[in-house]
Amino acid sequence: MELLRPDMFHPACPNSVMPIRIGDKWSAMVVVCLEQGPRRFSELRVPMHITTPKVLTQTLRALERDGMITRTVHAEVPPRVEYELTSLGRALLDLIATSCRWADEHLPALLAARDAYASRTAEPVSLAAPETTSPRPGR
Amino acid sequence: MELLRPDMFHPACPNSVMPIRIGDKWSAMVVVCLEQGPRRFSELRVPMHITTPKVLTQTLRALERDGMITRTVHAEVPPRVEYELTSLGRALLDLIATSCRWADEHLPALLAARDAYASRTAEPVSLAAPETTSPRPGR
DNA sequence: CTGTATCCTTGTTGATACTG
DNA sequence: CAGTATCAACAAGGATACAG
Repeated sequence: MELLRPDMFHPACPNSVMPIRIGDKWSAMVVVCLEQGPRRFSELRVPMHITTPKVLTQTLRALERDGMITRTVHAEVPPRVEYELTSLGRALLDLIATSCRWADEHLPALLAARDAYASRTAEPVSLAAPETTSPRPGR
Repeated sequence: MELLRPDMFHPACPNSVMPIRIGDKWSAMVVVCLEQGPRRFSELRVPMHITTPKVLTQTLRALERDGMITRTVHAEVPPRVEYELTSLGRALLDLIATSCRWADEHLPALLAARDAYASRTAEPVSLAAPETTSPRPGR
């Protein structure tokens, strides 16, 4: 989760711009996988198809640093480490759910737009009227 | 906006995971800057502190491809190109606003967690009890 | 004014191997 | 089991120069 610097915003722009970004590949999915309760390292790595432990470690460390999860080491052999959502992590869960609902609702339109765009850029149509949308020189 | 592949999700994991990601640095800000109406290329580049036109072009092309904005070329000299939100782009505006509200509410807690984490990892405290959170070997 | 074309630096992700 | 260390591949972001 990366913080965007306020100095990137000009006074002319609305200043209530999303100041953070869940910028990495796995964070949101890890949070969702912790929804039902604490999970061990392997219980996250294997089912999520994360091939290497390094990537999962990075993700978990970042989430722990930002107060989204706790990391608990149990003094046993073999070692057992459990990760669990904090209240802040559960709050993030709400935001993720909202994003999911948005995607459920609007993803079809987005995909349709991509198809249309691909069709438009594939063939350089010659009968476009001026003052209209996007007839650019083809690549 | 990057699509996450469904095959990354295991049946054991909840399947309603956020399938898209506003993964780039400028998209959300461009969308917000278009909230009040159409804007020209320079009206976006200059106030947003985007140093190079290439980056803005990439961002605008991606948003156009995904159906979030339209690009209109006016047949004038000097050339005038205006970008405007579509209904889908306005829908995204709602999601961004929700994310902003989340950040307003929870960013202090996140920053506090970062401070606490930095303090924890800076000094290798020696009086930690077992079965507790995160005493790792320091780096 | 509105871009495009290269080049370069950096950050992110992943592969492989090894450790307490 | 739960990681760490190192290296390699790739993509994103930006600097600079140039064009329609």
